[in-house]
Amino acid sequence: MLSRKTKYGLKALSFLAKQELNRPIQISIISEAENISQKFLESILLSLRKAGFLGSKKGKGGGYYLLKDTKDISISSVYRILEGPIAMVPCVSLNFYEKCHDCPNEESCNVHRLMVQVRDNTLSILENTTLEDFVLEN
Amino acid sequence: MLSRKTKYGLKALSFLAKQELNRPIQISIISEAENISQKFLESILLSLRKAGFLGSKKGKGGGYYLLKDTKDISISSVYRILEGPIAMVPCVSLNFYEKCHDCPNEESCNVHRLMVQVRDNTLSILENTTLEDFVLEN
DNA sequence: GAATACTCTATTTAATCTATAGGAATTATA
DNA sequence: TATAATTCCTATAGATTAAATAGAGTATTC
Repeated sequence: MLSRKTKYGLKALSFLAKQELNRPIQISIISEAENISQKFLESILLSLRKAGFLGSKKGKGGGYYLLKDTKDISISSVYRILEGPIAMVPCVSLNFYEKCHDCPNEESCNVHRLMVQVRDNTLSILENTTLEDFVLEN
Repeated sequence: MLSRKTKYGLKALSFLAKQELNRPIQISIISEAENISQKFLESILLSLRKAGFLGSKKGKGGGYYLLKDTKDISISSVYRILEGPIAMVPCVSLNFYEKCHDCPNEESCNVHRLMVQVRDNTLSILENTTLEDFVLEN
């Protein structure tokens, strides 16, 4: 299940991507437009800024804006920042690998094998979808 | 992320599927072989029995056994019993649909559209993999 | 009737997600 | 320079869920 954090983050990025001009947009504007708790959104945007997706400007007239071209932001990279691993099992994760405590041998684990398949499929979608594709109507 | 419950459930089914004879296997045997807490596994097997995948026999020589042919158990059906929705967002779920509180219009939601894609891909894997495929070596 | 093994309900524990609070730091502008 | 606006940061509360455990109950075999 996708956490609200990730969902809200994607919606916020989407909102910024749809702006005509890439000027700072205030958190309050986004939170109202997308029905997201403002305080919660604050922390999400902060993460996205620290991860290098967003820039920010403080003070009056401040807000958040995209730092990269929408073509250069893949959904998978956002997902990993906000949600964590894309794989359904840690032992299958490329970026957040962890050994299973119950599984002596990954090679021979049926769950492992199936989840590699699922990961590859999901990954190919999330990696090949950019923020540009994401905000396309229709 | 896959819960341990589902992972353990799949491993247990897998273990039963690998038996030469379809005779009752005790919980303790499975829990030891697969390194699963016995009490936890108890409740998982109970769910699988109630869902019609397993039969059980009480008393000495009792245990659990498969009720269906391994060809007739899809991983998706097991997943839905133990884990719940396959979709990453409730508004995209076929079997556990729920409207999003923040989203006035699903048609125009970018997250929704993407998650439909992910669901369809994941589903095609889980639906087309049977327990028979699942336990195949290699 | 004693031992075995599943059944059922309840509870505990830990972790995580979601949201909120409040103040510090920074900037624009009047 | 004062004020208002806005992000930045840390802490924490509250709710939910996952994972595991406990223990008594029920059915079966020998």
